[in-house]
Amino acid sequence: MNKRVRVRFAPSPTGGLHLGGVRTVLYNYLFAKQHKGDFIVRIEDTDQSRYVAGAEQYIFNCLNWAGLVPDESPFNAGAYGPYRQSERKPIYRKYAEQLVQQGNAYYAFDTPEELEKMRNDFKSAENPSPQYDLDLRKKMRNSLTLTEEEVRKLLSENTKHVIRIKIPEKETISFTDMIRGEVHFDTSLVDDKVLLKADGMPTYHLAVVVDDYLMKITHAFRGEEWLPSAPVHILLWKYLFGLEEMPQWAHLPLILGPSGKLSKRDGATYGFPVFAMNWTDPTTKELSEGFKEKGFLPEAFINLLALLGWNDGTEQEIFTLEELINKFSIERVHSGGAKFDYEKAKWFNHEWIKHSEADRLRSEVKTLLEERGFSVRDDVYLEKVIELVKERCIVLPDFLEQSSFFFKTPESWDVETVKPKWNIEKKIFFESFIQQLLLLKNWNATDIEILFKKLVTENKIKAGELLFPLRIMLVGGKFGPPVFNITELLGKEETIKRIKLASIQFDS
RNA sequence: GGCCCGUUCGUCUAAGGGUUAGGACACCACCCUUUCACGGUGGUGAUACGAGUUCGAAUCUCGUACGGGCUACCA
Repeated sequence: MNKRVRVRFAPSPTGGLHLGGVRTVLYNYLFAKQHKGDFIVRIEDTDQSRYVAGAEQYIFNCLNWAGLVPDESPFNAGAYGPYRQSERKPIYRKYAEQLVQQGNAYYAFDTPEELEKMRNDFKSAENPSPQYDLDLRKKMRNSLTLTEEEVRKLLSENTKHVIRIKIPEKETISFTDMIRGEVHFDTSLVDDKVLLKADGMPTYHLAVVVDDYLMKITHAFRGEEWLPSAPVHILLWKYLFGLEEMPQWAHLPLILGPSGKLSKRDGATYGFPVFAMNWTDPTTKELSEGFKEKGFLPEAFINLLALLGWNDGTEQEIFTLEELINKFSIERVHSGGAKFDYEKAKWFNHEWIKHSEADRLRSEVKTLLEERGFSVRDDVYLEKVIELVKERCIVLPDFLEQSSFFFKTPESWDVETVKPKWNIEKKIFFESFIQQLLLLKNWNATDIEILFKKLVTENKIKAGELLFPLRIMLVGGKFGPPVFNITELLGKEETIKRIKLASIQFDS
């Protein structure tokens, strides 16, 4: 049997796209591409009360930034669409009713209040959260306890009701997880999950099974938090479509924060991004900065995420998307959760910046500079600057501090550092240095340095005493790449101009 | 509480019965560098605990502890 690989990612437009979500997409994507299959995105908006307008587009923007574009647009119904669950409502009803007909599901007429009462009444120290299970369902109002006539009457009166799966009494459900191997569940401990809600929308449980079947999904990867509800999904496959048709499951380990499952709160508390891109909480209006806006390269973001729970068995840590597609293997994914380490994340980004060609970084850096009012006219010049400073930039905004002086003459200088040691000899030195520079034929770092060193020797002053002031003259402070490289890029005119301007400051 | 999953340096991890338990981040020291970085060399640092199987266990089995997840008409 040569099945075509189709994997799907199913984000819910109720919150931002966080680390765990992107990694799930990434593994889906890598697996699909590796097997020359399709990667599709299905949108889970079954809970209309938590639905956030615009979130779908946000998620898609994140995927686009990260380079993980689905093969079928989730917004236009293709052969297997629509992909938005709210647009598939009638489909779910049909299958839910089928389950009732087959005796695998039943109508339940309990109101939310009644359910709450039940949970309170049966709550005990040993059982803090009573389940709607094979014992309790006998005590509730549903098509199992009511007479056929009563049920018909309630239905004809349009009484609010849900459809629940009827979990079999004593059965062991087993399946093979691609990461964990055989997993077993005892049905006597699983509750009768709601499949179709009172508003006619499906729950995740029904939707995921029906959609995976109709969309011909062959492999389903999701977070480990779904493992406990896997038996419900297995049962639904068995009742509806047959186990042979069921996709292979892989439950991915969780990405942990400093304490437990990584949450939005962790980002705020510990000062690192948890979302791919900026996300504003719709209720609190609180903005969470994304990896993109923080200045991460998408290549680095993908790279660090891929390595959080997987490695290829070698000591290689830096991978391109292309390499990941070739080398990824679901069998090598860890079963244990991984704690996110922001320091290591920054290291990945630093590596990617260092190893990127200047023209790869050009437009990002240009935008950054222009946003701050620096005008960048010459792309060749900009690339030279990037090449010179990139190894000291960990995140993109670092380019601002490291390179802005290449585009604007400093307005102030670190006078305090220079002034105490500033004297007439030094003043004279720089005056003759300017004279020599004017005569210099080849304007490059090496020749300027030779000239400088020669002059230093002639004047019998220590080089260090002069190198430091020169740096501050050129950039304004104690930072930046090697001084003579700066002079080379700045050019003769600008270099001399800055030395003159700064000297005046030091004199006063 | 019940069920499920997990446990190798502080963190991410390698090692699939025999290794001085390897690498990376972080940290420390030194070298390079008359700034800051990059780079180089070295260092501190781990198999949760207890039994069992075995000539031999991080590795297989069981128990304990700890961590995490789930236990909604959320996903």
